[in-house]
Amino acid sequence: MPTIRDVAKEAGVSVATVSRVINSNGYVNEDTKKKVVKAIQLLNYKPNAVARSLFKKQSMTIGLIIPDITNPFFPQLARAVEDVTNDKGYTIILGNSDESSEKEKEYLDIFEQKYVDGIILATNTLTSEQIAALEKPVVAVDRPIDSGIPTVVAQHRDGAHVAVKHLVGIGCQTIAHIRGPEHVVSADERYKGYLDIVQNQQWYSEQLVVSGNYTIKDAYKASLNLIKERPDIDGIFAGNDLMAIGALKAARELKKKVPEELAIIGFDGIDMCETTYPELSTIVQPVYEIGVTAANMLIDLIENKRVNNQYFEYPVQLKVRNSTRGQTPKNCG
Amino acid sequence: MPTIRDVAKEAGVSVATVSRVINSNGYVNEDTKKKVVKAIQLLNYKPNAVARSLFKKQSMTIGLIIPDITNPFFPQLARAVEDVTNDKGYTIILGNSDESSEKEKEYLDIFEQKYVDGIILATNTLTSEQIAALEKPVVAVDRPIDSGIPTVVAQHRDGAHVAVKHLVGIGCQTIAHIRGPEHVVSADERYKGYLDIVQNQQWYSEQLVVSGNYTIKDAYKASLNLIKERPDIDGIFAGNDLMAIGALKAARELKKKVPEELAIIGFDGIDMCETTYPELSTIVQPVYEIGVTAANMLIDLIENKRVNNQYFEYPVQLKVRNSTRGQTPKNCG
DNA sequence: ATGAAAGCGCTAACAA
DNA sequence: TTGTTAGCGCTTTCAT
Repeated sequence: MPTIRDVAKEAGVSVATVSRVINSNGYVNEDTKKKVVKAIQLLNYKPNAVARSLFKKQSMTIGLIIPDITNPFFPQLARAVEDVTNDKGYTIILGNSDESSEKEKEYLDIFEQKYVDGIILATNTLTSEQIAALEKPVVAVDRPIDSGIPTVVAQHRDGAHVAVKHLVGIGCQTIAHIRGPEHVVSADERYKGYLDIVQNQQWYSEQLVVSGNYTIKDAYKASLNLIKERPDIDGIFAGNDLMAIGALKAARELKKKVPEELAIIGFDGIDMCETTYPELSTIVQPVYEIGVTAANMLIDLIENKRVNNQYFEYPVQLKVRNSTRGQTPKNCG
Repeated sequence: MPTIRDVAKEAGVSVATVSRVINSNGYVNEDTKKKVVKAIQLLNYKPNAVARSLFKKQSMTIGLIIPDITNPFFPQLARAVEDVTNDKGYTIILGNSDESSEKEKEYLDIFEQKYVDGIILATNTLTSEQIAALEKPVVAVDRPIDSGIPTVVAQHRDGAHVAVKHLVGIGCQTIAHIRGPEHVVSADERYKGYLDIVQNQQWYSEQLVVSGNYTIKDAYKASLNLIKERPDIDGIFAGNDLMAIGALKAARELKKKVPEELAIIGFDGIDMCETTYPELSTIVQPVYEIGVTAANMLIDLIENKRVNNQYFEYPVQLKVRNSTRGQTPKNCG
């Protein structure tokens, strides 16, 4: 790989001049500029990003930490982040944390050492002190960390209200909740939202809430028990779509008709909802938009632009499909 | 952030000595070592990876280019790559190419400029010359590029044989194929595998092959037409699972019973197969393993270890589910 | 308008 | 065993 010196020699100018033209920076005569450009093309010169980073203390890369790219919610988010940052010349380093604060810390260290310019974080385990110590822009997505940190999330709690009210609206009398992992903010919020609506109903009991760990499998098992123990349940609000799918599976196995005997609704709006049978009603989060907003905000922060609003809470949307309504002859979905 | 000089000063030694202890490199007295370690801890010093990269011409990062992380096949792959590389101290830069050679080239340039140590590529559009020009280890996954390039793939063609034979085996008389995009090697191979089995059958006609672009939507539309025009079709081999899901949808809409009147089988083995109704039979690729193997190979290449076998072709596995067999009373799936 | 040179933080000869 | 120093490739003052 040719260096800036090679280009300078080839063009018969100094490295400073070459630097000026590649950065469109400072005065440089039209003719010399042409010479330099020609030399650059001749040698197929590309500036060394590492050397540049060392000097500038920035790398044009942003770090993205998510729990697990394998969880269907996150690829969309990652894609959004990549799309907008890439557009502005940034490149992204991806880290799966598995919700482990160890791993997260490791990544943060690496990000620091690599002069990453900013970080997007979907996590709970980090404290705001740790984040402040980074001295870099950070935006939290999906799960708020601390009011001091720029954040983009969905209205988890409100979404839960909508979901549960929808179940009530279609006539459910006993509504259970399969909740996500403890201490995961989104799961807690959705659970609270459920409680807001049901806890004063006389049919409500703590027995109606089980844990599904945000996974199909755990939710499947939990649902099996739940439905057996409380055959009167006629509605389930699952904390995410994967768990709703697990519940669907359990219902099928126990010959509970969905939605006639048991209505099920999820949360997130992942693609799988449209491929289950019956198709799954859900509360759709604007994942891609969340990612876009977070990425844009981060870049503004990095580039020291004014960021008026540092907290975005996106409304969610009820999407009714067949898991919460009778089959209509045509136009299903 | 403290630098190596700060540590040296704090410990009362030279930067070289500090360098020696952080790299466990060269002789250093136990006592001085202790002093240095202490200073490092005191200052919470972390070596600057950028400066190090500049000198060493390597960055401990590897580039991963895939078509689209949003396609459910790739998160698994990405996860595998991340898991093994991260374990060895590497970090990954993710790029979505959307099958565009433009974008791919941009990423390669960036990778070059950032001293990325090696690259894993799932692509078709790049030529082996472009890759050779990189002068870095590259391994191709999912889609072979050129026999000169280290490669890890699944047995696409063989898998297609298995799929089609399975359909024949359960009694299908007229088997259609929904193929993936032209010029995408995996799609071409699977198509060829289909042809291998059926082209000498008297019922075979080119009409039985339609394009589904590896997406649910396109496959859904294509299937709608296909089934209407050729109601005699009783088996569909889809080039991937997403397209099989599209076909499933079309079948349901046209009131074709799956599998009784129409058996459907996909390819890949993505999670969604288990959440459709009926559950989808498929040819399972060992995606995660493919990623692991590719990543290990890449690292060996980077570290100049001997790599005996540079071409891995993973066998695939028929997974029979209800989309190609009658419902059995219990133990379905 | 252009060039010389210092320095970003680190590593590795080479000296001592 | 330890220190001095050149240099990785670039940017940016400061001269000219």
